[in-house]
Amino acid sequence: MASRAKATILDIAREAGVSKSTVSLVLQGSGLIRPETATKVRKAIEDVGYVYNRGAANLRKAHSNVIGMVINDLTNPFFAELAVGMERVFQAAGVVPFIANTAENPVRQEEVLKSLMEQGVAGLIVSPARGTTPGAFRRIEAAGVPIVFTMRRLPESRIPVIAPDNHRGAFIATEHLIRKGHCRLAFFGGSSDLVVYHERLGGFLEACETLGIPASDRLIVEGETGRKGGMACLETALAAAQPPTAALCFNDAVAFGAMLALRKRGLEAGADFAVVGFDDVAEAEHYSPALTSVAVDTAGLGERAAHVMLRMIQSRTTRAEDHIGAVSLVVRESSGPDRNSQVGDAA
Amino acid sequence: MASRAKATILDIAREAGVSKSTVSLVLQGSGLIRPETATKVRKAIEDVGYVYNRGAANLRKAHSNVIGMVINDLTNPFFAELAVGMERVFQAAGVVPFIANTAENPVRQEEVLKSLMEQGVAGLIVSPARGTTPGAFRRIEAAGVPIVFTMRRLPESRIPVIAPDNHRGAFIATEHLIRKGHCRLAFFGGSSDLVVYHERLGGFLEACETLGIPASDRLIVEGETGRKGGMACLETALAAAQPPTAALCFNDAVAFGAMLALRKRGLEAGADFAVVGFDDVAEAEHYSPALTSVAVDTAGLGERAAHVMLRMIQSRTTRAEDHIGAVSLVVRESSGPDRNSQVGDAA
DNA sequence: CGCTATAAATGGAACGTTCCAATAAATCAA
DNA sequence: TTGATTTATTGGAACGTTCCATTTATAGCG
Repeated sequence: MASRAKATILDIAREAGVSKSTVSLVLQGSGLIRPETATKVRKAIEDVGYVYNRGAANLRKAHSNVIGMVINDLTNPFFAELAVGMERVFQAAGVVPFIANTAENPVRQEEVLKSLMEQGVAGLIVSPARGTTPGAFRRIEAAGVPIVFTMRRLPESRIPVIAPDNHRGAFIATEHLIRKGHCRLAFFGGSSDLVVYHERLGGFLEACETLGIPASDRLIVEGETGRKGGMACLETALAAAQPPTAALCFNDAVAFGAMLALRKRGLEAGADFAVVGFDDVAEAEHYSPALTSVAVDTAGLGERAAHVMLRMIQSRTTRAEDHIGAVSLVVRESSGPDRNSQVGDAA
Repeated sequence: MASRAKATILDIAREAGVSKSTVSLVLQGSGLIRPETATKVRKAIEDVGYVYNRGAANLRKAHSNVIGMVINDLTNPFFAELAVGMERVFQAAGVVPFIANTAENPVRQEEVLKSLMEQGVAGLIVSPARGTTPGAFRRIEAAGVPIVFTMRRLPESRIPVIAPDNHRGAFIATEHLIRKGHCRLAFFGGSSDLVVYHERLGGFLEACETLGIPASDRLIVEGETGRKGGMACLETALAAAQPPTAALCFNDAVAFGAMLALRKRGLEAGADFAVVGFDDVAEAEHYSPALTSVAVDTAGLGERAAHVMLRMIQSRTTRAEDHIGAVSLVVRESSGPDRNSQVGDAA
């Protein structure tokens, strides 16, 4: 059944009674070939079960048609959505995105990048793993392969970044909580080795500053960025002498964790303690109580990143502008007013 | 900054004052070269910022080191977990898995497979998109590239499958519901174009048969396999003349949807209507109420699939045995006893 | 009819590796 | 010393494409 050796362009040429050059031309859809000849060749291709060898072609051609997407945590639905957005535009451009997962591991990331480079990718879209060293992309940059960062940026790097407006998102979310009457606020989860953390925390702090929440009434609890981290943060917060009545969480996963911990204590998010998330993953809407969260248009960011990448490839540059995506607050049930303040309002 | 043309093995040879063959040997870690020479070469490699061209190498070598993972829905956390399991074992074997998403679209799947083949993958692990035609993999099989299906199988195909024991999973879940006193049961979601559907539904029906639930007390509601589908199924079911009191759902997403619809009607899963899911995704445990579900050891199945793939590549065969993974029922809050029957029991 | 202009098809030299066969250098036995 | 053996290194021919420069066939025109 399986033909002995893989069929090549020469086998097709023989089969169709033409030269290899003609076959090559047909393969590329050149208009220089007489339609009948093209048909004949295409038939031969079908007959011998030929599969195009892109590796060989790339040896001559300048650029390949694959771009690599390097993602730090595929199990986070957030990144899956991002990937889906990118795929949409790449597909339309005839580019094939290969996704690789680094599982938040810089060593693994190094391997993955190396592999992708060896494969001759035309570009790289990456959400860098936590703990990536500043020099990790130097070689790739030197090789002239365009890179775009998504969602995360590296401390000192001139690689373009496509990310949501983290600062503003945190600001409006915090503002919302304060307007609801909360005056002892917490920021849950994340840690300072992530640039995103500083952006979001910065927005939180600026809102506090602007709207008159003194430093003594702010509680910052670092922690893991998953559910577990959120649970731990809540425990820590409630153990404080003057516990906060509301928290902005680093992301939705942390928020879910905090809500879970609340329920374990017999408390209800929204009624007893306000929780706001960040990212607005699909799940947020369906949670109970539904989670108030900062929406970042994930798929849109993915599309944007893909577009930027395509433009860089086309203009053979390694430079591009950052793109900061608009954010909006989606208010749901988890961010109720502060109980005491509510009473105060009513009085 | 970026070197003009890409450095090749010849540039290194010149730089190090040796021949290209020597460089090639060093690159492959051959023991035939004098350590000092190797060091010299490695330094040159570093100096010129060389990146290995695997495409060129594959032109001569028999096999590449990349295998493709073709997944039908990356946004389903279930598949992300599966991917993670596979990656673990591939990484250890020095094989690089590239993931591609088909978004449940057979046309997209076709393109993705073509691309992967052109890239010269050593093997393919695929969870076929719904509606895949039986002949979709014929060409790939003919080319002698090993394929393994995961989670889903195609109607008439001899390609090995790695999947959970769907029939048994559905059986024990149904048995559980019947033991809880339910005697009007429903099966929610999925449709008959999926082989998995028949397997799960089959288990459900066999349990009903065995444990004395007559056909008149079974309700089968086909539907989409996401939350939306689950909501619709529940509505349909409750509109029946003799509505069921419990449902086994095609998967957890459907179950979540059903629970959501229950809540919208002011009913509570577990207390008012029993819901059991399938797959036991991470979320099931954290839902409220926590979802009873059939656990399938997702990551384990991924690892198994990867192992089978590696063995096929090594022994250059395209044949392998199916592997049916053990399942177990994880009982949580969503599957309470039937109210009436509970009263009966107490009396 | 011969000549040019156009269209269609072709041969051959790359592209960056691997690997075999061959060479060169060093070591050893007698 | 000479030849045999081992150890390191090397040239060159593939591998399957693309694409430039040619060649060959077809048509157009006076």
